[in-house]
Amino acid sequence: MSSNDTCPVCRTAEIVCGKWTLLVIRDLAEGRSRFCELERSLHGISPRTLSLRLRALEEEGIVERQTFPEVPPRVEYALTDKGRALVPLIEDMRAYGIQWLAVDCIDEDGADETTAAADGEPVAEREPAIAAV
Amino acid sequence: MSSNDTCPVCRTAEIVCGKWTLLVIRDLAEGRSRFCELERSLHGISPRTLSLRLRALEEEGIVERQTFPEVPPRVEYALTDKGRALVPLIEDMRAYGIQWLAVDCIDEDGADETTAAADGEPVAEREPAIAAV
DNA sequence: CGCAATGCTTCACGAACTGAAGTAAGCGGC
DNA sequence: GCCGCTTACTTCAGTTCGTGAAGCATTGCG
Repeated sequence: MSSNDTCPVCRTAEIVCGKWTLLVIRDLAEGRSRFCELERSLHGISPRTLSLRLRALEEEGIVERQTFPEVPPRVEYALTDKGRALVPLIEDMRAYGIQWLAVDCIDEDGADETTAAADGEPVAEREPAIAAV
Repeated sequence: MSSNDTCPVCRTAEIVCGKWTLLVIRDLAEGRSRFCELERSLHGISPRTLSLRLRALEEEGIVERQTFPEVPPRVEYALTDKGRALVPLIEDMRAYGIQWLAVDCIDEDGADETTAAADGEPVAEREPAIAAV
């Protein structure tokens, strides 16, 4: 598309850089599987965007969609191997967030967030894997 | 803003998910430092977007900007520690791209140094269950 | 003087994302 | 029978984001 298509970083970036994509994958990795579960977990996502993301991800072979002909209709989404292979990436992002973006619960004070962390000092040491969200 | 601000994944995602952001960081990590170098390397990026990205990244404390009062005026951008900490993430993306998006890394710009140099952990060449899409 | 180079900014346009609302299909309550 | 509830979406209008072309400011060179 826009940049070098032969570059694996670019190609991964194109998958990953949609606005909610990574978060959808994270939620799927954490066991959420249904549309409305994702919708509630990712609070703020519009159903259109979620629908678009899931469909794109399905087309990429990153998620699998399974419909159950029940009432009310049930649809479950799950990561494929190709999707699960993105989990380390997400864990890296979590580690980065913890190390360099470390704000535990407070963000809406605004203004100063950059000066706090931008001075070149990591805020926490590396925490392994799955944290409670 | 959109989702849970207490989640480190979300906060990292917000930094990383701008359309060219990761690629800008990669180029910076590979040694490119000037506006027009980046502009040419990321062919297809609009100067406005590059300018926006660089400024946002600077405000995040991820890149440092240094101006030289020469003629023509020179400006150099470089990653801070906080920015360099994102390189493993990019390497993960490269590994993912190579494993699952099955295109070899052909960076004709001589960008190959990182693949060679950043090989602290060898990219395991697993068999990607060949996605014939 | 006119042109070139660098590092932007401005502009108009189209693509992407948003929030609210609507749709379909059937179950349970009244 | 009719109403409302649920799920998994789709549609719509509106806002924000990214694009490509062009412009601006500086000043050294021919």
